[in-house]
Amino acid sequence: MPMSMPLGDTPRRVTRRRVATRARLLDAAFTVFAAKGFGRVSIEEICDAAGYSRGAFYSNFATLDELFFALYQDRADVIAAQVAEALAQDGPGLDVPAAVDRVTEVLLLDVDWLLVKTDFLVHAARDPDVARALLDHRARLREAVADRLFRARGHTELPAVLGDVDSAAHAVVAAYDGVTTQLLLDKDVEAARAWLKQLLTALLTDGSRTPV
Amino acid sequence: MPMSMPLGDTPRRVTRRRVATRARLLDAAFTVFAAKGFGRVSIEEICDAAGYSRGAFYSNFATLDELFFALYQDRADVIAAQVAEALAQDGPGLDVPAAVDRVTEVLLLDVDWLLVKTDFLVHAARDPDVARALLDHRARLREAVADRLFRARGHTELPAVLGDVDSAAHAVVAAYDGVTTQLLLDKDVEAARAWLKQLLTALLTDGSRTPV
DNA sequence: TGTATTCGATACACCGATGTATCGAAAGGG
DNA sequence: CCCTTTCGATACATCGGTGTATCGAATACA
Repeated sequence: MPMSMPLGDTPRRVTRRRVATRARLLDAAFTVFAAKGFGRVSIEEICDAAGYSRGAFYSNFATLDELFFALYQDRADVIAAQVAEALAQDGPGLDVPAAVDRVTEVLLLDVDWLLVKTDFLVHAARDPDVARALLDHRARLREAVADRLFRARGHTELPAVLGDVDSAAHAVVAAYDGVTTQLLLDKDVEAARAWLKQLLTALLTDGSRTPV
Repeated sequence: MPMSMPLGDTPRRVTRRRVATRARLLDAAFTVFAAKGFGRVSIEEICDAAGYSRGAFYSNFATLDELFFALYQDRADVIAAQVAEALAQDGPGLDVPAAVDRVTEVLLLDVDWLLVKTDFLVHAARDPDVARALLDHRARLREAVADRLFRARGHTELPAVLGDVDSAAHAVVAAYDGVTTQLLLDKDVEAARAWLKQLLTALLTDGSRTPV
């Protein structure tokens, strides 16, 4: 059978070279997507940036969409792990300001990631399958936050307006998204961090407490 | 001089026909952008949807980007006016739940608009000039909210954590953006409205007050 | 109504990007 | 070390979209 690109079924031998090129293609894609936006990038640009020809691309992916999806999955996993780690620290009593600080550092670390993630959002908004992947990622983040808040119940009080721990976690993610939008426009990372800290503090601590 | 498309200088006569075609092109563009995303739309698709040929397009715009920009400006003005109107109602004493209800209805009315607006965000994130336009729109919304809160000072208390009226307005916009993101993924308008109301209430009323 | 001007349809030339087929080179198994 | 399998570079055919030039039709103004 002279089919030259058997992508449908897994090849029997899995080469070391293959995983390396795949990784380099994904890295290059991340850079190029961040710089120009998914909608304005050609397959060839990514291959050039990675130091390959288009043959390498078609040997590893069927379409640009497929590469984009794989790229998002990889990076989202890393972020989720980082957030979980940032929340795992200190004991059962939740030190809200400290935890907020750590999470904020992780979430607003890399503007390029926010750019790519927003491209992916736009993409997902028109494709239910892709949307599912993004919703999964958000759910993972939310659960990490909710778990942490749940462990802290009894030690630290939440404002009553938010209701349960789950709503509070939802609110944290929403605040993150809101600050992200502003950051993408003014590119002021430090301002965004300060602002996200303030927002999260306002959401997670009782309003009757005085700030600062 | 046989230049056939004098777009640089304003034509001496301004035809009625021209404004009609321009409007129809913008309307069609809105529909097509919402359905497929800015990055996946060709000039020809828009002309087809509007019932024109590409000649009409090039007679009115120089590039797709230019049309997109004009489209955003038009619609953003409408939204800003609607929000201002929703906030203008009832007297100096601010009825937070009622105002929140009205604003929420306006802001989360049209999912297509949210889709296009997010496309525009992604676009603006890579072009400072475009970003300025979007920041202007956001500033207009913020000011409308801040004005309203300012008029209500003394009558209604804000939670201390948010600080001044301006921070509170900032928080309102951030909450809007956050809820928008979720809505684009799950397409559940009613859930988004309920959730935005809850978030805004949590942000704008003192946490010591009990809800509902 | 006549006429100068503007508007938009059509046709054409032109990339740029895509996907496939082919083949030499690299890599792993024996 | 040989030989089989896989990987990725190159070449090719093709297609869709772009931008411009041209020209008839529509429109405003006198």
